[in-house]
Amino acid sequence: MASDVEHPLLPLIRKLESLTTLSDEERAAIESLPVKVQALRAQWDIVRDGDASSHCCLILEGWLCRYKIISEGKRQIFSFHIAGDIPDLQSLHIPVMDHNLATLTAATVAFIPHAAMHDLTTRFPSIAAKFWRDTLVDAAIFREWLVCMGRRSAFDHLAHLFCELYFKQEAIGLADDYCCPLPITQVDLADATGLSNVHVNRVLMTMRGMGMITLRSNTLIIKAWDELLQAAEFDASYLHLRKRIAK
Amino acid sequence: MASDVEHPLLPLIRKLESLTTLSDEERAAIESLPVKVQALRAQWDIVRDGDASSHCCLILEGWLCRYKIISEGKRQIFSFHIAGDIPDLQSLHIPVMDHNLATLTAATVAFIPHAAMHDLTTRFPSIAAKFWRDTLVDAAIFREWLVCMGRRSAFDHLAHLFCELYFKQEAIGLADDYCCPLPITQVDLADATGLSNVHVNRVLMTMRGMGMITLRSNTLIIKAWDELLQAAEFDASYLHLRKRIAK
DNA sequence: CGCTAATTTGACCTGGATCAACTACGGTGG
DNA sequence: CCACCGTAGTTGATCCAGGTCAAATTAGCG
Repeated sequence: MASDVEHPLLPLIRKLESLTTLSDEERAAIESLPVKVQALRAQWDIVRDGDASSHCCLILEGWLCRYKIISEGKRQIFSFHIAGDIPDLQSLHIPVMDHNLATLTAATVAFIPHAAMHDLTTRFPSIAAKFWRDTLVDAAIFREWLVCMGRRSAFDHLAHLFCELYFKQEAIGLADDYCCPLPITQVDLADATGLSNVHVNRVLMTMRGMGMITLRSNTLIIKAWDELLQAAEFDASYLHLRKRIAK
Repeated sequence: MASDVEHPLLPLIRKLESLTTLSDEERAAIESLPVKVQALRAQWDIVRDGDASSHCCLILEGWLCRYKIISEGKRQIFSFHIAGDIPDLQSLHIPVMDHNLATLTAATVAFIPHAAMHDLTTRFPSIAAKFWRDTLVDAAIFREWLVCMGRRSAFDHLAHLFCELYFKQEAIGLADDYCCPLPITQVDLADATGLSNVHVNRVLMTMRGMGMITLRSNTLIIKAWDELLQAAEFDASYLHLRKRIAK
């Protein structure tokens, strides 16, 4: 596995370069951040609603999500995160968590002390701006999710989510050829889309029946890319990726 | 009207102080920002999806909202904004808009050139951090809206929205005694909650029937505060207001 | 091979959408 | 002061997307 030998901060660099450009000096500064690498099992809460966190969590491998639980077990997932993401970057300026961060799959993460991040962003305002921008893209994704929840059908919503997850992974080299990992359950999809797991299953069966997708053993294959994009009315600009992806 | 005589940047100072604290030096630096004050009529698009913006828009008076239009007139409102808010602060680092910003009521706004904002945040990293934090609170509100859309009933969702709008206004001194302005239509409420205007109306009628609220001539009166909070399962901590509000 | 979690299917139900009037109200002009 | 008009709010009737409950069936995994 490449991740065993590569520099733990490489996924972060790669992610930032998918959104923006980095100078050699900036890259070097980021690479010198102190990290504590840790392997985590699946379904593990990393930080919980109400916790005061003192580290940021950089994903090296695996999937994480942010979520909140409301009365009697109802769960809402806000976002899915993959290698290179720092899902709790906001804790740098809002240390008390107002939601949970957890692994969905087994994952490898690197913890970076807030102090080191503050020091880095103070010494390099340009890096601070890039991190800030990253949290703004995060918010842009929330807005798109709001559109999906408020004004799109279950079918279109799931189509949209699949497009988003494909693009996010493609941007860091994890997706290719209309095929990408999707290592999450239908219950996770339901909690992210605000649907019931039963209905998610029905929509997936319909998509399969239409020959639109294949979804087996944690792998999504998009067999009818144009139809999927069209159903979702997907416009990748909200992801604010640096490179325009021609598909 | 007080706003005719007071310094145009006072609402911003007041807003920031509801979230954080400002040193005298910081306050002075913010007050010296160049602004172009402008009066706008209601229902006016200030910046549109796709525009490249070169100014930030600070609200001095009135209500604004951010929204996106999807196929055939379906509209999703993401947020409501009041005096002191800079609803397009994100344009500082993501200049191409991925949504619209518009007035809901007649409003007075101050435009601040991006250049001046960049200059300010470079000279005062501490102010940059506070603005960054403000955009993070914005994202926290999006997350709460996602919970409302995904996992709450129409009744609870509207109850939650009323609590939020009351708290936001109270924090800057515009609400008091369970009574606050709500100068928006039921269609606006529908587009914010992902409901139909008809259903919003039915829920409001129910709330009135229960003696929970009064909503007349753009004024919301919360007659049963505890019940409203309870229905909404409202926990104000996601607003990250500096002062704990005891009610 | 056996256990558990995940997916799938069926039957039935309901919250909220849609469509179509109708009413109230804040201007505005005469 | 009133008649008129356009916007916003209200109500009824009907429909359907998606929820709920419960019971298989299948897939992974130790």
